[in-house]
Amino acid sequence: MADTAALTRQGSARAPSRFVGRAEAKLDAKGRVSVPADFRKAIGEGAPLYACASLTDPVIECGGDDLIDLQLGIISALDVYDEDRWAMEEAVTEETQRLSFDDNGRVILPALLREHAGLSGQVGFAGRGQRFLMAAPEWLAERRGAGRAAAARHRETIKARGLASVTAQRDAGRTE
Amino acid sequence: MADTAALTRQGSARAPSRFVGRAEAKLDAKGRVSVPADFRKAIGEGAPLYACASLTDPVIECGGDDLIDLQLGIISALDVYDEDRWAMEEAVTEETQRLSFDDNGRVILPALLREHAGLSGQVGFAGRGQRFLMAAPEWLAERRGAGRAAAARHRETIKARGLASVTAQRDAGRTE
DNA sequence: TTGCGGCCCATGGTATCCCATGATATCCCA
DNA sequence: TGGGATATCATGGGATACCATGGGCCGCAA
Repeated sequence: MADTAALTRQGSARAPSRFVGRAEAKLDAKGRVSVPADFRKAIGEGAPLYACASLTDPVIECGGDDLIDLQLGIISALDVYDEDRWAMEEAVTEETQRLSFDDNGRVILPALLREHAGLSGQVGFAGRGQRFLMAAPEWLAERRGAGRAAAARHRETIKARGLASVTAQRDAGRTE
Repeated sequence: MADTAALTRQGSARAPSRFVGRAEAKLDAKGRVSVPADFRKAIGEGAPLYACASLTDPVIECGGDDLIDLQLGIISALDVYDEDRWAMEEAVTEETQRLSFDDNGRVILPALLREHAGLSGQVGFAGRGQRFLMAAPEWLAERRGAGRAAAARHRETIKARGLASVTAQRDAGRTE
């Protein structure tokens, strides 16, 4: 939260509608979660949230009304058999739900999505640029660990490409 | 990547997909189903529902008053003989029915449509962007399974494409 | 008549709206 | 530059409106 605010301030100076940073919020007894204010602002005032159960992972892909186009864009860029492609496009459209915010910036997570991501108690948010994820905090933590491990394996390559000090760049607040 | 960006830009420029998400409703003894409120709103207040038995699957294609144009558009884009095209256009035009809502947002499903989709008890709804489907829940579930299976086959590629940017990934992996 | 479409009302459940609270962040001014 | 005033945020809970569903009644047509 403090974390998120800091990252967003840096980011919002440039690109429009970008989701960065991470946060955590509580899933209350009514199935509501308050979406971090930074993400809400990135979506736009008054606009609804589009949420899609990922086809490949126990996470919920979220974004503005361009989320579907984003997802379909990824799929259509794949070189796949027609059958696969149609089935995937249909699944994406069907799994996507339009969620509306209440006056306090919360959305109700339908049971389908909650179960898909195995959510209970706390919900983790993770910025992914054009979209963001909602998932179980443990799942996100695990993935973060995997990312760092992978980076360690490719350390030499990364350094050669000039991304040596990931930390330094990150702290400079650069976004591509 | 460039692909995706381009598609996204186009996407947000054009009208947003109207029908997304899925739902299920009961078919009562009188042959009525209540259409999910989201879909009703997308059709428009007071406007009727147009429904057409699919030419290829045991599903009912539904939409607003632009449904026929939509279907004819798809057909005319096909590379088929004139006779075939003609036959399809006739079938679509002839089979499309205008269903009116009662005061509670329900429509009466004519027996022909009910039988075509093999409906009894529960009716599944599936958003498909410009239109939506009504079908047996099992049929939809199976189709969804195919989508997930396809996604699993292309999992690695999807994930690679799905990364909005190295930067976003890096920021998400931040620890203090 | 019988069957069916249109219209109405009743009900339980759920979403939506509204207000209250405590915590944090932001701002202003001395 | 410190510290208090103010705004914003995340969260809880209550009241209300809306939704999905069941069922009754009436008129029209085969």
